Amino acid sequence: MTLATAPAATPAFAEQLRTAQDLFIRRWGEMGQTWGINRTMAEIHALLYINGLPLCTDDVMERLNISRGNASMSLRALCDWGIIRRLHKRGERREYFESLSDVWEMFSIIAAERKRREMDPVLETIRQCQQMLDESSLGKSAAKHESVQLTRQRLQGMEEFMEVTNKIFQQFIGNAKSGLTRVVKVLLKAF
Amino acid sequence: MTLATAPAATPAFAEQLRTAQDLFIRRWGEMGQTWGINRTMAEIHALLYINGLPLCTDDVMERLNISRGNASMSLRALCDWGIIRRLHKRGERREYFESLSDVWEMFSIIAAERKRREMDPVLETIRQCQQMLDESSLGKSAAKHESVQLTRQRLQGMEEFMEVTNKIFQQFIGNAKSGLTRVVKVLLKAF
DNA sequence: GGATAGTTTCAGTAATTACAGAAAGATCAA
DNA sequence: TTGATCTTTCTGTAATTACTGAAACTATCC
Repeated sequence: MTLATAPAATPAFAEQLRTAQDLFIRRWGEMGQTWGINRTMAEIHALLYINGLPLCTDDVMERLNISRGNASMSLRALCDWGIIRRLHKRGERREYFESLSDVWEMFSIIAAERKRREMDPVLETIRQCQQMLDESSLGKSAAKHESVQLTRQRLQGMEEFMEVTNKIFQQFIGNAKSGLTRVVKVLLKAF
Repeated sequence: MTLATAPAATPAFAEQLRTAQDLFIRRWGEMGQTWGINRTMAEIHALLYINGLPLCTDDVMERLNISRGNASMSLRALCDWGIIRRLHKRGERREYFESLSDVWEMFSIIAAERKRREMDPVLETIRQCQQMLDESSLGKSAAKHESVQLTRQRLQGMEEFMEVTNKIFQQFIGNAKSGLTRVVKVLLKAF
């Protein structure tokens, strides 16, 4: 039982380190999930981030108990997002992966992508709806109907909100190289 | 075919209104989904928001083609979140529902809840991890190991980020009654 | 009390999403 | 070229999540 498969004796601190890392990884995975990110993907990212040192596919597989296929696909997806990087070690055949180290940069990349994929289409739809309900589409009398007016109002409220949110995102995205963003600096000074 | 089940003749503008609303509802549902919110729940909310006028369970069922059970559960969940409200009409037996009308208030409620449910636990975990890796837990020499130092650095980076984010959320949450939040006003003035 | 109108709960099922493992595809060295 | 090593893709399956429909429950009226 404890013969061939026994791990090389590890110093106590290494075990403790691993335990702490695992704790973080699991929590990060849970959080990711509730924000619409596949748990495994979030966990891989957490592992690479928290570990600092680059890891190869087999490291990741072993550490998180996932299949090669899963690891490969998730790593690729993370690369596509741009929050981890491929890394070739001199004289080594296999690829290593490392996370971006700057959290602000990481999240600004994520913000940019989500804005593009999710917020922009909504704004576009809102505008399309507004057009369908303006006077030139419905005629003057129909456009005055209470129900139409109400919906128009609601569309406008949402549009305003999303426009402001977009601006904030853009600021965050534009200035997020290393350390606090301009947005954040402004906020921290103000309060 | 077109006899008994034919809908009462609706003016053209009502159809157009419905089409526009449906467009918005579908998009909102899609967005919700990618943010980890059940599509149906997001759609119900979108319907109540965009429609303005309160609707009863049967209205919702019919409009979104969902079962009574689903409607009931989702409506209750939305009430629990606090972004829609139950409403009793004088002399009517059944309940109606309406969405909050102020988008800023709505999102500040959502922000508060997600902070509580998802960000706070992560922050707590990070601190727990840091404790596990400090000198008094590991001993001086172990705590100096490169791997430990690296992980500690990463934990710290993440902690800082989440603390600032938390503060921003808190501002947003605290001041979001009707119209632009203080956070947002500060930002808009600054850029 | 019973009848009616409306709401909630929940067990079973459908739909979706995540995953493993194996096969195919690369890349490189000799 | 062949073989070795490593990566990607993909199909079937497992796990999860979402949904329905019917039964149980509640409130209201007569």
